[in-house]
Amino acid sequence: MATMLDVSLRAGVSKATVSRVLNGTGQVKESTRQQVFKAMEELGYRPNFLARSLANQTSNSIGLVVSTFDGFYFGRLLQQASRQTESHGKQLIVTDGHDIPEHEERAVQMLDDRQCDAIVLYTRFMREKTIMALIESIKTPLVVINRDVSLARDRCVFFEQQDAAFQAVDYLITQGHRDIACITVPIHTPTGKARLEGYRRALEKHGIPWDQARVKYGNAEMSLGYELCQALLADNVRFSALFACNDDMALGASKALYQAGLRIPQDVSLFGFDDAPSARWLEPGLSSVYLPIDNMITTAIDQAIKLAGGQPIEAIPPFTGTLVLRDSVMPGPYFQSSSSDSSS
Amino acid sequence: MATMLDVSLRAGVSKATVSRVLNGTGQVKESTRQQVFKAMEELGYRPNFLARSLANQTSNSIGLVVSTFDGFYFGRLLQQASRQTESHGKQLIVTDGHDIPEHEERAVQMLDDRQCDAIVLYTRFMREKTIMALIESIKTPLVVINRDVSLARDRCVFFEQQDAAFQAVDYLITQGHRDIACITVPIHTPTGKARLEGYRRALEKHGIPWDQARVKYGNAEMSLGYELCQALLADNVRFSALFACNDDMALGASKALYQAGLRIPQDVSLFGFDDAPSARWLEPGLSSVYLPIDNMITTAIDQAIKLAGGQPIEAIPPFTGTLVLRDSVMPGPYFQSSSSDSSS
DNA sequence: CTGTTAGCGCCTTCAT
DNA sequence: ATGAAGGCGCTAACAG
Repeated sequence: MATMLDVSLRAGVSKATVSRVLNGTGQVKESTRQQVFKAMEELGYRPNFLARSLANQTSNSIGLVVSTFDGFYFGRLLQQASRQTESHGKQLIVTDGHDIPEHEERAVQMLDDRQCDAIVLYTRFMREKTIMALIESIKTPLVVINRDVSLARDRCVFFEQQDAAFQAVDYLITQGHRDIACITVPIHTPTGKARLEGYRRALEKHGIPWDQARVKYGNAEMSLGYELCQALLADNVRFSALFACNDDMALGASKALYQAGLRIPQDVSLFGFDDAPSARWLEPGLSSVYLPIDNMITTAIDQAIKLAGGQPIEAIPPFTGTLVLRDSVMPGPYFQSSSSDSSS
Repeated sequence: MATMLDVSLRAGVSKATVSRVLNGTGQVKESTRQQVFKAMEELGYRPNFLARSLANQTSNSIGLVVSTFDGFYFGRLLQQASRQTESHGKQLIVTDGHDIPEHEERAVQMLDDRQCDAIVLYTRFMREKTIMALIESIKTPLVVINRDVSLARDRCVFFEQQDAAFQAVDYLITQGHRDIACITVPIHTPTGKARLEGYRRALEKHGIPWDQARVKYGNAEMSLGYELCQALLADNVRFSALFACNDDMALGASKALYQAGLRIPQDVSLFGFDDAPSARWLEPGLSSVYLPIDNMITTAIDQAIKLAGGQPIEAIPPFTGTLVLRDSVMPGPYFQSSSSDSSS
């Protein structure tokens, strides 16, 4: 591998000069400049990244650690993150935290060690305290995505999950459903809690009593959606609508419903969450809530880059979800064509 | 950030000694060893990764560039790659090639510059010639996944795509289907070509003439599966079975069939490819071909690590797909209960 | 066992 | 406009 010294010798100049033409810093006579370029060409010279980063104390890259690589959601996130980072002329380094806080923590540190200019962290289970400790223990600026850490509000980019869930269930209710079951995503995460809370608040708003039997605690996977829906059925709990806290589980649930001879939406209405790509192609099309994940990650990257550049930042307002209505919901038993809409 | 010098001063030893305890190399008296540890603790010392890599000429990490981050397929790939890499005590650095050969090429070079110990490349569109040139132009060993580059056979890890597709269509035929339509994935990729060729060969084996009207060229997306299936219907081509070259398009197609009032599998049988997680939860369950992607990437990483360690490697036999039969296929019009199976 | 010294490849004052 | 020299933080002989 040709080094800068090789180039300088070949071009008959000093390393300093080569460095100058390489970085476009300082003044270099056009003619010598050309010689240097020529020498670089001939030697197939490519600067050593590590050496450069070491000297500069920056690697011109931003790090991203996600809780997992799996699922359409993260695929989209990564893809957009990559684009956005590159549009800033930086490189994205991504790492899988395996959904384990300790692992995510190590991943962040490793990115810190690699001299990333900034780090973006997506975590589901890490505690706020740990996040704060992390922010303080590393030298690289950190922005947290999908979490609202109150002590570092301006480092956070997140969705209004609770409100989105609320909207979905509220919609179900205004469509005449009162017996609404719910299958949650992991309830030990802020996201899981928030979605369930949105469900609860919607019921509350309409004076529908909470029925513990109607909520089943899931983990986000299709298979669990299936099992929990079966459990609901086996328990004989009555519901005219089912709110699944993500589309994957909604799909699993739909299978259980089908096998029980229940039709969607005639017998039970189904509402998902995330608006997976498949939602619109299922039969019937799955109503779901869309989360502007692309916007969110783009914003997070921008924020990270500002931080990296030492620019002033301000808190990002939460992103909001929107309902995507398709065909998996039908007016329920309590539907009133022109309900006097008890708009609170 | 505390440096090694700080630690050495605090511990009253030299940098060399600190380096020794850090790497467990050479002999160090237990007592001084403890002092050094203590000093590191107190200073919250963390070795500078770049400096270390620069001195070592290795970053103890392996690079992976995928054609895109999107889709369940790559999610799974990345996840497994990450696990496997870490099980070898190395770090995985992944990069999105945006499905653009030039981009993928740059990504590989960038990983090369970063002193990765080895690089794994997943590309759909890059030409073999370019791949070969790349292998020769970089200093890091490269292993290619999902492609069979004959000039570098021992660097390749791939599936027997054609055979898998053949199996699927052959199965359809033995089930009594002769009018089988096909929706392809991008035909300019080896994968796309191979799957279509598998389809062709299966027809050929059974003496079914090729009918150009029955094959539609797709791009892998759900929406195109939908559109192409609609086109098939609009063109009035007759088919009792549809072979979609991936599950996403199969899903899109199923929507088109449904809207046309055609039932799966009663009116048309459907076969997918990839065995997406959703396949088994759809209604009816989608028959598909499973590709042992986890094994493949695991093997690729292992191969990469051997290469990195200068160990001898041998060519990896191609992986084979297996049919996963669910409920989307029914016996077709030519079905014979105990066909004299013209086993070739 | 431990310290000294010389790099790894590049950048950056400071002179000239 | 260019060169010399020192430094980024760590590793690796080579002496003691």
